[in-house]
Amino acid sequence: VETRDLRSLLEVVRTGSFTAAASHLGYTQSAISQQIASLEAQVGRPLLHRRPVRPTPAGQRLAEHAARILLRLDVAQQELEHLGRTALQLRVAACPLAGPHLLAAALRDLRAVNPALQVTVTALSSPRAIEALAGGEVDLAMVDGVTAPGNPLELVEAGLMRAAPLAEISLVVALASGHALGGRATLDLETLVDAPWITAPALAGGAVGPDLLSGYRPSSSGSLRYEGTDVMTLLALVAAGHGLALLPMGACGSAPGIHAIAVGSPDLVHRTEILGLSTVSGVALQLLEALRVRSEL
Amino acid sequence: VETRDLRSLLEVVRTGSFTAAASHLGYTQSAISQQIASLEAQVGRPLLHRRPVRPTPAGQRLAEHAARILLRLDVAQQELEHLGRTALQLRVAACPLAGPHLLAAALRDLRAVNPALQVTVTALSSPRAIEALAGGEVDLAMVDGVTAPGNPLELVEAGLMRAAPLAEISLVVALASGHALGGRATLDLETLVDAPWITAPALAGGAVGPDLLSGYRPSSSGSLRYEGTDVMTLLALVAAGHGLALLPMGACGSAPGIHAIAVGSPDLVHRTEILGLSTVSGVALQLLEALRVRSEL
DNA sequence: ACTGTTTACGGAGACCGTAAGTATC
DNA sequence: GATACTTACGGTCTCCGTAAACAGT
Repeated sequence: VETRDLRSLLEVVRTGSFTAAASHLGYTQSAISQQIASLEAQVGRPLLHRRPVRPTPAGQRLAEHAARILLRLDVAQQELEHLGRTALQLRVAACPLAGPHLLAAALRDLRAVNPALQVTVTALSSPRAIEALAGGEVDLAMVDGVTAPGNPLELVEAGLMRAAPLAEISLVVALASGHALGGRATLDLETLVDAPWITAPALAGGAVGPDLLSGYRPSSSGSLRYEGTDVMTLLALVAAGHGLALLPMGACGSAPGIHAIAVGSPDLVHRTEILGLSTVSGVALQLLEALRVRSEL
Repeated sequence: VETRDLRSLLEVVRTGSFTAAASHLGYTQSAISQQIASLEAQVGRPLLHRRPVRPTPAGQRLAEHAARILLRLDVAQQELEHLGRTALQLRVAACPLAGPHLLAAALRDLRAVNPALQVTVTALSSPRAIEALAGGEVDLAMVDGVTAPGNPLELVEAGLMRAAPLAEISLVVALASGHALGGRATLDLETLVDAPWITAPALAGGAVGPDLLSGYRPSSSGSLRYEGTDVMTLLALVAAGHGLALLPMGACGSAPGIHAIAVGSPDLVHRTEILGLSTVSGVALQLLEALRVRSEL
């Protein structure tokens, strides 16, 4: 089994089409067809249903492994490319909820020392930030998610990248002021499973463990999905009564029409981590250190 | 970059020889040479020093990634092979410190229900148990290691295998009775960094995180290394005054000449987990459940 | 001089593209 | 009948083995 075949399988599963996968990868659809056929011969069972193109259970599982394998391969190649290089440029991916003040302060320190440094900050959701890191588009990525206190995010495989915790902030439920639940001092998420949540996968949704996700972020009826990355927009949706949102304390600020209530149980926090390639060097390393010093975690 | 090249690189790094790697993989050494040359051309830098054959920093890093990639590939293939198969046979790998009474009791339940079941138990160190699982030699693996309470072992990549915690047992330092430290009620590992530890990598050594490993299990002067898997032998070495050993409470039993002292700080435990392929089925699943019920974790 | 890696070269085979075939909507 | 995947077939190029050259020990 070679990586080329895995890449093709993954692309077919993602797009649901041999033709689309072929054009994305620069092959003809005939080549893709042959590669999939070869893979199926090697593992001795069908991997895809045709017409429509959907993965079989075996195909789904293999595609999941393939995604991890190819991600690691990309990371390995990025690491080798940047090995021992001293950067004059720093590209950071940050998700909107990932403690912007922390990043801003650390960057200020860094630019004071090294004024010539070219800095680029990009707003990306956590999953996309990891892909950007693996693709060499950024040097560092700030990622966030919800976990139990003290537990790392379940975002990347152990050892794939270097991760350092930056902050843990307790959670609040944001709801429209005047909401029936507005009087409570704390709220338990268990009682809100069937509430009309606004799911915002680009805002910390990607890092929630599958068990948490299924328990506390149901895609149940009546829920609204916000795919943007702007917190203000999300708050406006909440204020307008479209539903509840789970946010780190402080993200609501003094937004109008919003009331924030602390989460009582379960004991979860919004955690921010910074990720870099394991061979991170130069300026990226300095920023990592600066953030680590500030974070006190 | 294809998996064939990665496999060759890894084997060359492991054996330190093109010739040996070739014979292990069923190639001629010429083929290996060409594959390595191709890889070096692709990444644009040398991966190996020749004569003697040792990895460059880049080669070392790539080999580490390759090991993970190939392990995952093996696991994926095993999963597909066993998908939907109901086993009449159960092969379990267990490390000596991984709660043998738990396994024994669970197996007794299982054989009571299914007397025809063919059971094989193999004693393997945790890293070898994982390889055996990936190679299809066993269906389940009990693994152990030292972590902070409540934290999973850092043995495998997230999502590679299904892991369930079985037990967490506090640690003791085993020393020869009559040892100068024998009077203490508890011991702090920080004060014992330079003590003559007996390192036993096959007995829970593999699962200790690198940071713990470097802090509390130094390969400093005077230390002794036991590569076997038999606890009694290790205890005999301790009793004979060859050094200290870090063990889960209870492993010493009433061994003669041994005195066990609880570890005061840091707050670490000996943790046992059970691993299976993510698609584990049939009898293996039953045993998993039986163990999970008993473990109360 | 011997052991072990690199280079040269040739053949077998993998792999992809073109194009025709086939099944499903 | 159109769209989308499969199969057939041929050319190219990769890849490995044999064998000779080469470099350390």
